[in-house]
Amino acid sequence: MPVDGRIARGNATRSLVLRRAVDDASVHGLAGLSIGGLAAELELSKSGLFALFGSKEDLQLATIETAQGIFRAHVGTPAQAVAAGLPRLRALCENWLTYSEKRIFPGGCFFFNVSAEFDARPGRVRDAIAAVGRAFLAELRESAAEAVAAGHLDADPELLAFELHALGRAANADAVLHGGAEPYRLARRAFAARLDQGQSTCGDR
Amino acid sequence: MPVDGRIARGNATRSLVLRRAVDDASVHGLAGLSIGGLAAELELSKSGLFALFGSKEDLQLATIETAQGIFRAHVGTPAQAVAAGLPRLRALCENWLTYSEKRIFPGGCFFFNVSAEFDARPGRVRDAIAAVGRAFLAELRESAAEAVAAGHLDADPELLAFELHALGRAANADAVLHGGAEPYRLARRAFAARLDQGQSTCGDR
DNA sequence: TAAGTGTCCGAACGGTCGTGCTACTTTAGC
DNA sequence: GCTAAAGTAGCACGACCGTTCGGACACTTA
Repeated sequence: MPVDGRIARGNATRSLVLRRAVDDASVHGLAGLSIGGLAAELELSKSGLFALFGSKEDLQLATIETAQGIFRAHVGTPAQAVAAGLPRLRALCENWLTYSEKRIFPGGCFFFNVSAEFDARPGRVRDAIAAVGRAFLAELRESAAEAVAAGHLDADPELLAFELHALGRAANADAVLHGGAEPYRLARRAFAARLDQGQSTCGDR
Repeated sequence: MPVDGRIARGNATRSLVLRRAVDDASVHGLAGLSIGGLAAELELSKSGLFALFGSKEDLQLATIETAQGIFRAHVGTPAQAVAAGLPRLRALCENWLTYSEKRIFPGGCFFFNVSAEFDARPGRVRDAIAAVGRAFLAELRESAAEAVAAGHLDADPELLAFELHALGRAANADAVLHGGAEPYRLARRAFAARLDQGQSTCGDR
């Protein structure tokens, strides 16, 4: 059974659009995404691009899904190759900071931006964003729990995950808004204070 | 010198508009602010409202200023009445969490939302937002430094301020996006671990 | 070969956006 | 009271928005 060339072509265009959409949305927000603007940038017709997705909301949802794939490829997936427990938790944090630092999305972490944008606007878009956030937090929490269970760490996994999540997001936010590498340095020191063995070092410089 | 009734009237209208604008912007963003929409909500003419501010960007800047006044009134100003050092630092953190928890702005912390919105869009609006963020972080850092200088705390003030700033923002973000009071509880535990005397309690539950 | 389906297009829809222009009312200072 | 200025309103503009429609074309299937 041969592949339908039309569908293949459509999928190619769709992913072309989505690759541009995640970049645009990371800077101007998901609400700032414009079908007309996207079409102009990619030299497609507005109506053709519209037909590919059906509605602006569906385009936003597809953009979120694409961004999640990119996020996972840079953060979660490579961490799965590392030993469970503290090593994996360290890898998650470090991959996450690197992903932000390298500006995989031009506006910084995609999900940080769109979370703040849609956190108070009920709807399918917000639900999808919230689900991605919860999934990543759960990943941090499970890795933390494994590290505690293995005796690598003495802490409450839920609180530790919350703290790591908070510090990473703050590093991304401060670096994008104010520039410079200092936020990432501070976040790495804060991470180290929580993740480096002897918990006697927790508050020091 | 008598008060100019026209100017007084204008100022009254301006502040009426701005009070509504900060609420709208905390939910839909500063870019989502609409002169027409604002005029309709307040039953003013679009052109009249426009003339009060001169341009949309000026309206956005005025909105930021108004929001900063409200933020200060709830967080920084009452903390000034508390003894410098650790007590004031604790007050800053607690006031901040309460300000977010009480939804002084319906979309959660105004500056968290608009910071994420404009962090990658150069211009006067972004500069104004960044200045407010820097000022608040400086307030935290100075209070932390005073606490350290007074011997209340043993920590690096810069790192401590970064951590407190990160934890508070995370509590606001998680609570607005996912609902519930759990984020605030976690943040308070994390604050306590850093601010409650015996730094031996830093990592425990 | 004929029917059906998916991509992509141009053109147009109604609506909203920010922004000018003009005119009217209200008030301050002479 | 008269004049000048500030607040406010009505109206129209050009641009852009998401969306709809009808059709051209490529491709698969019967």
